[in-house]
Amino acid sequence: MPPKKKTTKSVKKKAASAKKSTASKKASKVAPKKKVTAKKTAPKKAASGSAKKITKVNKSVRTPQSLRGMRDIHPKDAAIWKELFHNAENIAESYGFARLQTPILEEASLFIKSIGKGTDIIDKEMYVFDFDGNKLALQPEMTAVAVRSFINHGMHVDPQPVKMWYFSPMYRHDRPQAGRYRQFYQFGAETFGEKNPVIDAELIVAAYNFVKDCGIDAQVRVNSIGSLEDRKNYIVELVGYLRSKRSYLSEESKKRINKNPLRILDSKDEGDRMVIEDAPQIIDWLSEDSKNYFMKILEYLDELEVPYVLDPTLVRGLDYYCDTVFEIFYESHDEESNMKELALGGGGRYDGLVEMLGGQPTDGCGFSMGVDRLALILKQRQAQEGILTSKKPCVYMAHLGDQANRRMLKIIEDLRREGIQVKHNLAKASLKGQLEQASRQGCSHAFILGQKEVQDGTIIVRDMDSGSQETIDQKKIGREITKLLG
RNA sequence: GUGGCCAUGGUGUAGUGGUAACACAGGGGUUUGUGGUACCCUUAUCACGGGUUCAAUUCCCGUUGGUCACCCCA
Repeated sequence: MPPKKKTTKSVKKKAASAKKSTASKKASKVAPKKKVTAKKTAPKKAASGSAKKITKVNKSVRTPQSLRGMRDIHPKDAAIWKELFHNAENIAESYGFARLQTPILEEASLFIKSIGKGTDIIDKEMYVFDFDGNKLALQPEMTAVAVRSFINHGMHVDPQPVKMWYFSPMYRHDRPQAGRYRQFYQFGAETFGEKNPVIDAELIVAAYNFVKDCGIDAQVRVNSIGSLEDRKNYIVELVGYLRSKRSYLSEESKKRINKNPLRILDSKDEGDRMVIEDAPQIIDWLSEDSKNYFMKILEYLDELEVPYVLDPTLVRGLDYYCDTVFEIFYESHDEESNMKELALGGGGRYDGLVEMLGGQPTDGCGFSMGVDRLALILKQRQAQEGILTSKKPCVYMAHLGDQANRRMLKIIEDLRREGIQVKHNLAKASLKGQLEQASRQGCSHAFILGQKEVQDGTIIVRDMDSGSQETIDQKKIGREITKLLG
């Protein structure tokens, strides 16, 4: 039964497509007749092939799709990404960081050791696979990689502090959402070998200024989670408190009491929030040293007039943080926006990490920013404001005829060497088409080179707005364009 | 990973149980040296696979992808 149906179906489909291509959109009176004939003959035609068959064969190739959560950054968005990278580079370099570039593939153990089992990143988000007997991972974050690089190259003997920045793709197998991808880009910076509140403050300020440079209003939230010991004491207290309020907690949080009690602090569940409000705050459990350290950072932030909010519930998901932790949040003025509380990035101090990965005991602190989310915000804004992208002034080089075509190629090449950019399309033969492109691309002037001009050594300069034209010497082209472009 | 919503040309949208309409963008043209207007032509196996049906783009299931909330994070 099913096979029979299949064949009828496919044959009819072929008939349909044949009919469509034959009848197309011609005179409506004739069409019905054609339809009838096509229906009868089409199956044979389709079977025997011809031009239609070729189309079908080509279409039968299934174009591979990009993977879930992976996407292309379209050339149309290139300007945004260029600006983001540019801002990142400027900020980082101006604060004295040098760029670190590393492979995206690492030994999986690097991340398992540093980020820690039990975290979501390691347990369910990291891309891990066996290759050639090695357990490899696509980097889910960069701090561990920076530390690895620091140790590998013996940077502890370099003048301290060692400051580096990066702009790289990261990989996490999470469920995609707007602004959340499985391959996403992070801009970040790390400072090694110095434990001083200025360092922490500098990183917070750099992260904040980066976002601000991108034209986005951000809020800084800071907290201190103290030393490992402070935290242990605090967790004991916290767990005790949470157990006493267990019945008010969400199911999720009940599970987390033993597994990862700190995470309950930033739960979104309303019941949880009520409980958290009266929970002991980690600040009260900090050692004197940690408390003083934190206070100094705040003083620096005050000094630099960076607006910040103390957030006692701010703890970060990774195991290696100590003392300072901070996050940068997006503040949308748009009430309709669904991204009012979007985390743009975060960071903190990780003093034990270098040692944990087998290096000399070295203090460290860093941040990372999610560039994709900034790009998303900028893109949405661009869409709202319409195309405000003020087109750069430009001129168009048009040619007519073979000789002019060749001569123009040379002229354009010479201009390029002088650093002058012009629009052109030498592949287009008709002058009409070229001028059309010129006006569409918003060129103020078109330079037209025809047979006659090639002979005379001249060229026509056409004002695209007024339509007025003048003829100038070819030798003056460069100067003329520079003048026109301002 | 859990749940909801969604899937029509490059983009944004119509629409129908008998295979598709519109706008924009792109390409070509309206007789060969002049654009922004007009006109014409062109661009879709209606995501993929299966089922129900005489017939599916339209109904059902699955897959894939998107999106939202949760989880978590950037």
